[in-house]
Amino acid sequence: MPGQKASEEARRTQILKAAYEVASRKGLDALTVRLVAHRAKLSTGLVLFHFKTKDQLIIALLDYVLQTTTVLHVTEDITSIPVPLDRLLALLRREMNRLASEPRLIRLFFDFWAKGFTHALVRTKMQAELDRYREAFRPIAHEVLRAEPERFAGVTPEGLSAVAVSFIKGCAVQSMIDPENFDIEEYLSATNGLLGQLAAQTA
Amino acid sequence: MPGQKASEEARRTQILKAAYEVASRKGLDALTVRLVAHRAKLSTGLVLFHFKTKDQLIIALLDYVLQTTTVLHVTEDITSIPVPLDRLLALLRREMNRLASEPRLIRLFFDFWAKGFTHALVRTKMQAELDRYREAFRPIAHEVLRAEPERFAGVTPEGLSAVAVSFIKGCAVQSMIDPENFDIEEYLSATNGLLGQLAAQTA
DNA sequence: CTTCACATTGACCGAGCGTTCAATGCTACA
DNA sequence: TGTAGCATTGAACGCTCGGTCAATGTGAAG
Repeated sequence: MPGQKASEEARRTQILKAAYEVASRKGLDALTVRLVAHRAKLSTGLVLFHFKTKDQLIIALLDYVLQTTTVLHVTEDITSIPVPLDRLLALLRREMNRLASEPRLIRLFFDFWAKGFTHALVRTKMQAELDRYREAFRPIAHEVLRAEPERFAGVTPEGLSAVAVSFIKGCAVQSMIDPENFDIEEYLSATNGLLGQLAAQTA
Repeated sequence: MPGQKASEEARRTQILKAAYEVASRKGLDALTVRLVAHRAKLSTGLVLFHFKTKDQLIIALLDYVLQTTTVLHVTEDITSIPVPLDRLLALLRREMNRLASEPRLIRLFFDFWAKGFTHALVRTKMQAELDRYREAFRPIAHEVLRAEPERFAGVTPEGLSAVAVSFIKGCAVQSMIDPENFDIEEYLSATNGLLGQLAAQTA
């Protein structure tokens, strides 16, 4: 018996949520139209009625993931930190904590990352996301360098942002494969020791 | 007509090489017994005769990849560098260059990484590899800290090694998705600016 | 040369995949 | 109430996959 109708938008988000549940738990490879339909308690045909193709469903899922969860928010409690380097470190800490606390998200993120190798559109979108993320670090990086120009001689804002992002991604990778032995505080302590020294010496 | 015979060892490496070719180009998902057999110019049955299961083939491929290519070699031209921090930076530079120059390897590496989320044995092996890799950085990290203890107050050798590995993995991730815009020299310059300052101030 | 263990082949199987589509209900509107 | 249009269903199709297996050729031992 064909079920109730629903608005286009409602159905799409319902299906996308189901797709997210499946993909973030079982992996992108295990994402099946049937599995998504079952999770959403719909028929397989309906999923492909709203997303014409499995590929389009995956792209929509990627957009959903990027828009929902991977945006860097520089909140007020961070902008209010006076010393620029402390701001950067606080931002690093929060990002690492956020990623480590959402292993399913990281997992899905890297699944898409791997898929980007084969899938051109996915690659393009991931590149854009990476650029956005790096760009979000730029202002703070710029302030850090401006506060102590002689200490960071030869370091560009772009370079510092890129290093920060690399570091975060590296931590995410590590926490993804070994979430139990991954100690955020040890990382932050080491980073703090390395970067913090620079600030301490200026004061 | 059933073809020529060959020794067990020879056949296994022949198949493994074919598997590596397929997986590193098309991705682990695209790894098919038929594709591997075709690449090795053998029948599909023979692949499963030597590796009883596709899963066992994948595990063997993982071992092959790890043993062949992901070992950290601390060569003499690096150990001969007098200043410990310079040694560490030289090692970082060489590792980043090595990874960036073998995109197919990185790709396969991260494919396995993603698979480790689902596949327990893969995860275990990747964890062990990560530990080995980190451990290889420990001696140099220890020397760096020992050379300037007051500068690196609160930083442990383990922490410094972990940070170094995270940084490398982060760069690898970045270069994987965006190999064209990835500038190793900019990274090294930024890193050098950050870490190098510490050394410069001691001298 | 004969024999025999076994490496090798490729057709075959069942399962699961993405996708299609005729049939079927819902619902807004007349 | 009737009906037109569309959301919804699930069976069906064609395909590829991992895995099996009877048949066949090979090479070493006797």
